[in-house]
Amino acid sequence: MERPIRIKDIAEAAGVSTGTVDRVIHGRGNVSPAKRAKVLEVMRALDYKPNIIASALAYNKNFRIGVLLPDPEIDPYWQAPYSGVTYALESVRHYGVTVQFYLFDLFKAETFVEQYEKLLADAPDAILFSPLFLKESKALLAKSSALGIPNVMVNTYIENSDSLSYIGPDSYQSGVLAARLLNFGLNNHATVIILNLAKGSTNAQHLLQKEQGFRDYYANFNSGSTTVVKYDFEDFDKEELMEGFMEEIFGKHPDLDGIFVTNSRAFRVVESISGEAAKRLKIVGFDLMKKNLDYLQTGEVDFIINQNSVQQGYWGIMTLFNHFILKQKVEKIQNLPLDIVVLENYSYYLRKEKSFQLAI
Amino acid sequence: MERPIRIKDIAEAAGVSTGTVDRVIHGRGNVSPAKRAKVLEVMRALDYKPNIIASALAYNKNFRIGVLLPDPEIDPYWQAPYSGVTYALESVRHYGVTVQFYLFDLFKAETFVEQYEKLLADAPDAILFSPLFLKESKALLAKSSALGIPNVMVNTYIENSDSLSYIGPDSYQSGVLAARLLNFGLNNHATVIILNLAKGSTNAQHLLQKEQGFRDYYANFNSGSTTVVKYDFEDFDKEELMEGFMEEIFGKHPDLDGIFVTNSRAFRVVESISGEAAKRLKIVGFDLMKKNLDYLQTGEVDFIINQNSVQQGYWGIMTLFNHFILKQKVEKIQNLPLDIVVLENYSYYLRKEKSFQLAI
DNA sequence: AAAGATCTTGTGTTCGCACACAGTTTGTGA
DNA sequence: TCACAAACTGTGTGCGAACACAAGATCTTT
Repeated sequence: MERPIRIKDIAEAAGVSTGTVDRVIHGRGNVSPAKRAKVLEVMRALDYKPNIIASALAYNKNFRIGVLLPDPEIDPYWQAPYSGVTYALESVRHYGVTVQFYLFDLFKAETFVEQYEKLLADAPDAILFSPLFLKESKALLAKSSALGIPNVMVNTYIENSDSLSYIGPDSYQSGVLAARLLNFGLNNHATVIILNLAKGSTNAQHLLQKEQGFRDYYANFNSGSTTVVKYDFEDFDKEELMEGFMEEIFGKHPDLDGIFVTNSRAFRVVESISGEAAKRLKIVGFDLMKKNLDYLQTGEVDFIINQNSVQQGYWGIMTLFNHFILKQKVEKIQNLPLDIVVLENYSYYLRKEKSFQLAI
Repeated sequence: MERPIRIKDIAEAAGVSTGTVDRVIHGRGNVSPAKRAKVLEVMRALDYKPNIIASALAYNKNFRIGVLLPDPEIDPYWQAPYSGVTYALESVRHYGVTVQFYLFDLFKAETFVEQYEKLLADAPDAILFSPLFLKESKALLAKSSALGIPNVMVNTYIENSDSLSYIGPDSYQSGVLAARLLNFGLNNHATVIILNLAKGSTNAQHLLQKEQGFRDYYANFNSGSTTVVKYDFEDFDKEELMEGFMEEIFGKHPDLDGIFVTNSRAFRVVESISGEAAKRLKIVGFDLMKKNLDYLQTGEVDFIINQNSVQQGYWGIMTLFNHFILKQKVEKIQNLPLDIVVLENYSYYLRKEKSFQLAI
């Protein structure tokens, strides 16, 4: 239970001053090769591990992160990543990390541009954003790259970007998993639909990947005996239109067995059809929205895949922190767990989202 | 982006010295009511939040935790909580937290006693342990209580203890979940068995709770049309005996449909029966042991419920840290998530276990 | 060999807070 | 009114590391 080794201990053991040890540790140069070697040797011999507490206190610099996300007021899904950012901030603000939010309307690409212009004008040290609009996001990536501002992406992935990291689900795999779950208890020769309830302007790439994963599951495991049809519908937020659309679906597929809703809006499907229909159908959707959980409890939704969207925000900030403050290596792709949520275990996931460890 | 408020700022604003502010913050007394009120008012007005970094550095005290767990060499399951403890330690050692391990043989109650005697003799500041032996654990609880040493329990719950916290699964609920999973794809009038592969000496209470949860699921949702039978078998580690036992089971239940293995030893079942039998049967077990995952991939095991046993160790240490160093309130019961693990999502959980956030 | 440039090294201050200690004020009793 | 205790308050030091600065050592150049 001996005391941890300090810089001072190394300095004494190596017969130099703490300043020299410091220069060796940080590679600041201006140290004679002989002393440098001696210090390194002593460091290894004593197994020196820096006290990050003291280090952080002395470091005493600011690190400003610009966060570009959809406004949670407009789409409740985005409350989750937003909360994750604020949780993370709670942990790292003592290290001088600050966050400035720039919220846009996820249904309007032009607000995305407006907000990133503001963000860039404020010249933050790093950017966390969700590339919901493909073209505009590439423009942002190019500009921030030119300005030398590093970034992390959450929720939606863009290939070949020079981002420090992507934090979010593996969309393809989430589609495979959804197919597996939907397929439980369905007989052969079933009919299932893939339902994209999204507006056209959004970056639809991850929806396509989900679809591909879903189809591939059936191709690989179910050898084509199941009919899979895809539909897109934009007016999911208009009650009557949505009901009409679902009626149309039932008309076209009287033998429908299951629905895979590719985003957090499974509850909209349940709201637009009768309770009996919902219970007969197998419905699989994403994310722990309040309404989704309500319908999980009534048995109208069968499975929810939790994409851990709170953690997107949390790990987004933490990744920047780990990289720039703690100088740790970070993974370029951080796929978050895909939790299978049913009636019997949903409460744990609700709780988990609120109990992050504070990284003091 | 203004600088955070420091004690010094409060002192200046309140017209007192930093010492007085310090006394108010820590309730050390010896402060006139007037100044005390003034300081509190200023603190609230400026929304003071202490810099825990600096606080931790200055606090500079040791906190020794005695950890009493089964030897991972004897049963591989226990590698997980053990790792969790060392991960947590990595995070909190800078705060002067140290850990001393006391490992016992989970098949021998007397080694549990030996080790806790040693532990108590070393007079740690707190204890983390797993109450695998009921009687002996109650004795330990009584002694540590008498000595005024606080404790947290992991993995197995003992009711009415004065422990600071329990961290582990809700055994009853894990049984319910297991039944739900096993019941997927099984027809009515199925036969399933509950299989306890454990030695008699161990605290079997949580196995009973799992059994109860399992039975209750069938009672509530399946209205009795499924036959549920329970078996205990102690010699699971002896190859021939185990094979003989499984043959006996098949003899008694030629129409067997599913097996619920109540602990981490589902792989022992698969190893003791033919591959075809394993694929035909639905098998549900616990924990991400290497061999369980192998059989998940071959389709011989159908579902694994992840009890997050690494996190038991992690949160065990963190709970003590939060309570005694950070002076935070902690929950008396912390039930860890019950993750449903299938082929399509197991990799995330393996990864998760290795990516704890360092709580600097 | 002297002057200057360059490289090397040690010392001292700072970060925000905890706590010891000394100093000041107020209260009490004779 | 004085002595002394008790209650209060301010100052100073240390936690371990980061970094600025100055001083010392070595090397060039003429």
